[in-house]
Amino acid sequence: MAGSPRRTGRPRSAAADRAILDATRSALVELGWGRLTMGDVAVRAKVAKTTLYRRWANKNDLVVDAVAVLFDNLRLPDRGSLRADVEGVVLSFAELLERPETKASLMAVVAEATRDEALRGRIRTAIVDRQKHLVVEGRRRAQARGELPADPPGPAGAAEAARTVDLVFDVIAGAVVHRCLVSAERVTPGWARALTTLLLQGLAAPPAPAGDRTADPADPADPADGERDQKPAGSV
Amino acid sequence: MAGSPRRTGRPRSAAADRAILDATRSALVELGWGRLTMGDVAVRAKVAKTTLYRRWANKNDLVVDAVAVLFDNLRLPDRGSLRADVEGVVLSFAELLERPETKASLMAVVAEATRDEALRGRIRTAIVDRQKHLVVEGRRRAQARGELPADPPGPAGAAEAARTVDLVFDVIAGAVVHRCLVSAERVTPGWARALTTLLLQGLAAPPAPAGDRTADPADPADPADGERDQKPAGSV
Amino acid sequence: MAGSPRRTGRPRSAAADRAILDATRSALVELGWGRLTMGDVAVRAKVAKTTLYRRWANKNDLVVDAVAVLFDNLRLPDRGSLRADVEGVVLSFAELLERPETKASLMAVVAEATRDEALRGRIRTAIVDRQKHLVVEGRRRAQARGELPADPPGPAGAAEAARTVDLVFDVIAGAVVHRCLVSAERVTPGWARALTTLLLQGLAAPPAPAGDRTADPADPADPADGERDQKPAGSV
Amino acid sequence: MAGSPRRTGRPRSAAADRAILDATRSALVELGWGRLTMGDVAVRAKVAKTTLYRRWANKNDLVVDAVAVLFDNLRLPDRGSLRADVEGVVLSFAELLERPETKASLMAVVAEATRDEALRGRIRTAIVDRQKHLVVEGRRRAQARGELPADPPGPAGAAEAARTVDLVFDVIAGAVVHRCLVSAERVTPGWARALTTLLLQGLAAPPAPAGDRTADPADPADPADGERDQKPAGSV
DNA sequence: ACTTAATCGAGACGGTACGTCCAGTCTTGTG
DNA sequence: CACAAGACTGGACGTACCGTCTCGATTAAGT
Repeated sequence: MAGSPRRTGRPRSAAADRAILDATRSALVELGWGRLTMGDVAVRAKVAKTTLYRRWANKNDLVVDAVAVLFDNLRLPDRGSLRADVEGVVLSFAELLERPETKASLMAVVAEATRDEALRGRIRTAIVDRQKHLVVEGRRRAQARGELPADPPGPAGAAEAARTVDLVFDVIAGAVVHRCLVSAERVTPGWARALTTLLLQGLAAPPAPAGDRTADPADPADPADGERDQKPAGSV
Repeated sequence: MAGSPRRTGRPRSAAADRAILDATRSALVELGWGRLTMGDVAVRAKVAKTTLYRRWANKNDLVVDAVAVLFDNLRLPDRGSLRADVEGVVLSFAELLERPETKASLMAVVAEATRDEALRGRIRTAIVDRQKHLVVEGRRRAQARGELPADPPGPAGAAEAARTVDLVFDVIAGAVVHRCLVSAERVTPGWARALTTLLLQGLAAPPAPAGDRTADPADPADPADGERDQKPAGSV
Repeated sequence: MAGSPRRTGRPRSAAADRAILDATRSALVELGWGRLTMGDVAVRAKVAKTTLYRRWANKNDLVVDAVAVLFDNLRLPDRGSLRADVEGVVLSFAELLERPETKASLMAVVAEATRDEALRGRIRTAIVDRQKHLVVEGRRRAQARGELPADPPGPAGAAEAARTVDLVFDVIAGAVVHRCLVSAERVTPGWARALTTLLLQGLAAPPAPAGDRTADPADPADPADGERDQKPAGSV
Repeated sequence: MAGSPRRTGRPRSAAADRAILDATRSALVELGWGRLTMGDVAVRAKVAKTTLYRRWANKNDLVVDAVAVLFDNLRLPDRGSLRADVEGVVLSFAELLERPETKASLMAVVAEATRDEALRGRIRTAIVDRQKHLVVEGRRRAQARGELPADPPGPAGAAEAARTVDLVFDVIAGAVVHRCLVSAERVTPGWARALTTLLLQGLAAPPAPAGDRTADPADPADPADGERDQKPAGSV
């Protein structure tokens, strides 16, 4: 099992780690990703630049680590209903994105990642998977409450469940990110409610008149339409 | 009126403008935003660096301009039905986002914009508004087809229409961007269809208010709720 | 004889010429050679940069011309005796060198000339020859007064006269320039008198070879000495 | 006391210093002051441009330092007589001035100094004082040999000695510099001998009616005056 | 009066160097 | 060994000037 990879010599200072990450975040808030410099972080952390590079291979890695912890705060307290859970997660995600350090760095990291496979991996594990887990958790909980039907059995069912999770994740996270960072508008409780409504209603199981490739729910001529909406089917 | 803004002196070369923007895009593809340098662009465009700086104040401005035209290609051909139009725009937007120059630059520009009000303005007019127009257009067309109800009359109706457009825009664009750039997965026709279904169904008029077991937490009994910025569903 | 090289078309503005040279000198005073820019001169002269380059090929040529006229003011009024003439020229040359535009430019032009044969030529005709003429003139005048013996006849005599003129010129001009610009000290009347004394006495025919108490190191016993390009004293 | 001015961190490379100064001198020879660029010097010295700017604030300071050491080679070996010493120093100074690096830079530095008090100081200590010391030394030696009278006692004597040194210095250095750089002609042994003769003879104590503060030979009341002029002596 | 041709102001253009800044590495001495 | 300090390479940044080049708009001088 390898054991500790290094045992002799002076151990690394844990205080330094914290100071560096704090300094990185505060620099991020004040300067943004582009203006943030390693030298400045070192000064803020009262640490030599060498110490930074001894722990992180480069600026990207440091900043990603510094940012990742922000996403640790994403929790999904049980608010009692699926709708409350979704609205809650939308609002708390928006709140996170509106913090200047997140705003300044998330897109920058993503941009950097378009050229850097390793960085893409870090983002996936540190951010994406962590968020996606919330969707999985929320769905599981709604199924337990009976708000959503259980997953169909078998590998096909699991695959579809995964697809649904991915879609929901991209819709929620995408809409929130887009509104905050691209459209540059606030996420109000009203907007969160509207998004949630759209989502829950959109996920309701279609009546699926057989033969329709994926059913066009907008077809006003379809008499089954009314029924399908009754069927509270939806799934997340 | 107005008159030509500049009349004396040697006029700027239009050919240089084109060469510079082309060079910028090709450099963007090969190098990405971070590695792109002004000097390199100048060499590619066979132009002096001075000439770049005479037209654009800095790298950001140049790249935004170079990228913005990519969004000109977003069109909304009438595909005959709302569903087809939505699916079409999702796919063509995804196709745009998967082109390396777009991928490399969109997020970087957005990131930069978090610190730069002027840049935010440029993005809004050059990219966001241009895309949002598609939503407006598609909605108008669907109303003409009778697929969607007409806007309620009066300023209140217009405001709600605007809110709906914003929401739909953030959901579509956000989901596509998030899947392409953050989740880093392909937008397949199947995914586009699923997203479209979710969207259309989500926007359909809410089902009969009674007997819905999928919990509408927007308690219809709550009078305050009905009043505020509610009413998201049932219109595009 | 060529005739006027150009007759048709709009003639050049003489006012522009004056304005440019004046502007150059004032820029020289304020900025010095190194900081002076063509663009700035053009602005000061309220003239387009093109107009400068239509008249002078480059910065050097312009500045040399602008500076050269300063040396026009060197005159040699007949002060009645050789000594008075020499002191007068020393003082008036010093006065010229202490004017800021001269100070700022003379050495710069000379420095530039070390790499530029054409510039060296311009300096020679515009400055050096003009000054040297003063020495020739003063000498001629002193000869007329009987203060100096006439030139020996024949080409050998003329050559020696030329050598003496050159030496005297380098001593006077060199000493004044060096004191003003390198030693950076003022040329006072006392200093001028001391220099003149040294010069006149130095050029006097060597005293009786015997009994000189301050050692004449030009050992008359040295045969080699008498032969070569000797004979420096006693004539100008 | 003071202690070492700098103790922590990696010490500056002495090798780099040498390489930079050598590179500067060789660039000076090939390109001259005006064409010399910091980037080129850095390349020649195989050093980053940053390293140049860490040691010298700008081009001027670097070149002055690089040039100053050239003047270290000015020595005054005892050649046995005042005349030999003077001739020797004239020739060796001329030799120095005719080296391309000196020629290219001395005047440029002086020119620059007209605008820059600090640079003037550097020139004084690095060049002027060093040369002036030679005059002092030569004079002292000649006094020891009995070729020149000892300094008059008291502060007045010292002041006069200083004035004489300054004058002699300006005459020698000025004449040599002027001939080399302004007149742009060679300093031949013959010219050196002629200059020396002029100087020694010029400095010989005037027939001097005693009691003259510095022997003003121009005193028209001085009966000796008439004679001196008769003596077909001096001339310009 | 009408042509003609060079001038003029304005400012864009290609180049080149400047002096600054940062990333990431290396080299000291101290704990 | 870790660490602080800071020098080091390499390379881009954005600015400033030079000397050239287009423009359109004036001017004389010659017809």
